[in-house]
Amino acid sequence: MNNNQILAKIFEEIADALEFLGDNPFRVRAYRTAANVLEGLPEDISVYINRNEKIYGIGEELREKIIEFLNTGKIKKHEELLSKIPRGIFEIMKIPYIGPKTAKLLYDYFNVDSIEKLKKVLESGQLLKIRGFGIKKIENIKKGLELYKKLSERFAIGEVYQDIINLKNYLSSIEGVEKVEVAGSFRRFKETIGDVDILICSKRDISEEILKHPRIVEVINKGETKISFLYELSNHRLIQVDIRIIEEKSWGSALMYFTGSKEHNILMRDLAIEKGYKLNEYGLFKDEIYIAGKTEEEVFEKLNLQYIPPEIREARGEIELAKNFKIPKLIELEDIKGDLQVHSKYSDGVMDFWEIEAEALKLNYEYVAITDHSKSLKVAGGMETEDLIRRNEEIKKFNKSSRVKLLISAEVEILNDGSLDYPDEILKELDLVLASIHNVKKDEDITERYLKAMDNPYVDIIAHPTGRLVISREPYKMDLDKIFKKASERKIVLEINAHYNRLDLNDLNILKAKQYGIKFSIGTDAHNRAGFSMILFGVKLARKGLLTKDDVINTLSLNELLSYIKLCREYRKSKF
DNA sequence: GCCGTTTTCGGCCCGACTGTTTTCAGTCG
Repeated sequence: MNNNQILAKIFEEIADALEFLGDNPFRVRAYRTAANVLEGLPEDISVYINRNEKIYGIGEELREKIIEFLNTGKIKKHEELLSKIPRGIFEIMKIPYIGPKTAKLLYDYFNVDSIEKLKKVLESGQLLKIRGFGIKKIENIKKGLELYKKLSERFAIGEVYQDIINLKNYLSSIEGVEKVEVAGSFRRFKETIGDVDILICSKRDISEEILKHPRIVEVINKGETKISFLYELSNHRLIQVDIRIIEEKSWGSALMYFTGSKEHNILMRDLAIEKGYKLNEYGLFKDEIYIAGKTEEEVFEKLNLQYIPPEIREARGEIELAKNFKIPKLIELEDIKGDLQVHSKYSDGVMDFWEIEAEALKLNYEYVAITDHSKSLKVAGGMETEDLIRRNEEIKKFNKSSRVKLLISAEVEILNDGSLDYPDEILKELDLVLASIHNVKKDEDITERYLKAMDNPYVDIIAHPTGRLVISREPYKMDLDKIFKKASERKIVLEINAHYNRLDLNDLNILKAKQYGIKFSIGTDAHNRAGFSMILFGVKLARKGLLTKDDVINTLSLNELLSYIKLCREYRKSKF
């Protein structure tokens, strides 16, 4: 975790603790806002502090606490609160139906500071004696505990994407349904999601038909406008789905509201108030009179804002941009003219060139880079030099009759000393060289390896630069600023790896790299035919990083792309 | 604890739902 993430976590914990202790709710909110702001900063917080730069949402006091953290590695107030409140309390408060007040009661009366103790107290019947607890509340907490156990993990968005689309399609097919949209973090394309929010506009009551879906394993709530249930994913894990029934005239405002983020919504409502309106999920109102709400577009328009694409609604300054009509035209799926990372049978993929061509044709691509692994990466079928040469000949032959140009490429391993896994004479014959690191020793800092590798004039793209995996692996240790700086100087492209397990660079790093003037490529890392579809994730991620068509090289036509690569290589050779 | 060109004090997003109440508190999103 970097400073921003650690501080965000500390501030969240302080907020939880203050809430538990019954502190001023607005102070609690201030800590949560600050945590959110920190998580969304493209640069390390120390950079802003050093520049003495004001950050909206972080005032005098929190700024001092941040400085305290940067100097000492901790925050006194945080330490004090932690010593006052048992660790288990923080977990207890994550259980549905248990908020700070309930947690406090449980702790004060029964010393509940762990899930185990909570279970005992729930079974004992003693809770009924306490003012504020009734039979139903106790039942709800039991239910919440079950839910918590089942659902405490988040999902990588790509892991659940198709299941959710399938559910959406099912809902759309129900007679009388006019509109269905998945909102929430799914629509914002957060890299992980906890639950699914679906909005439905329908002429008649369809709750019975919704609940007929065979993958619904348990109904949590069923009201007139809201249905919640547990839904079994194709990997057999369970995810909570909340469905809301929306009236047509509120469709847009509800979509905005349920898309969030929460922090974005708060800022939007603030802005509405500033302009003399009230904004809620039912619409935009002036003196209780409905002004707009049928579509998102009309709400934004009435607020005199540019339309804000869902992916960037994260309270990271997008509202300011929208006020000034400065949101760039973000890249779209249709802009993509080819995939720049695909593995064939020659290394660890399963596709032959015909299969790759077939998938590419479906997507209207002009080209696909065949980026098989290099010799050192034995676990992934890395190709010996002779095999690579043979494969290249095969590709050339194939291209003579192919309707999609296969780029002769490779994902070349950056070795421990920063040298590349093939000699330059081989690299220069490739249309496109991706360089990447797969083998990293524990706690190794790979900055120097990257910097050394980037001295090679044939390195066109650094693939999955940080090495992180969405759910399961932290980024490798490296100085991103040094790497971005060098990439920018040497016109080296950074990849946005679209595989849902990677999503690397992530949105924040994209924002940061863009400030260095870096160009990006989007590659799916497809190893089989289904893998091609992940290009959508790459595009959404690029949008979340505010990228336009011009920032991404695989929006270029084949000839443009080839001459771009050539120009960059010549630039590197002449200049350095 | 943050913020501000009506304000440096006094506000702070807003509504649904539920449960335990008898007019409201807590939780959630």
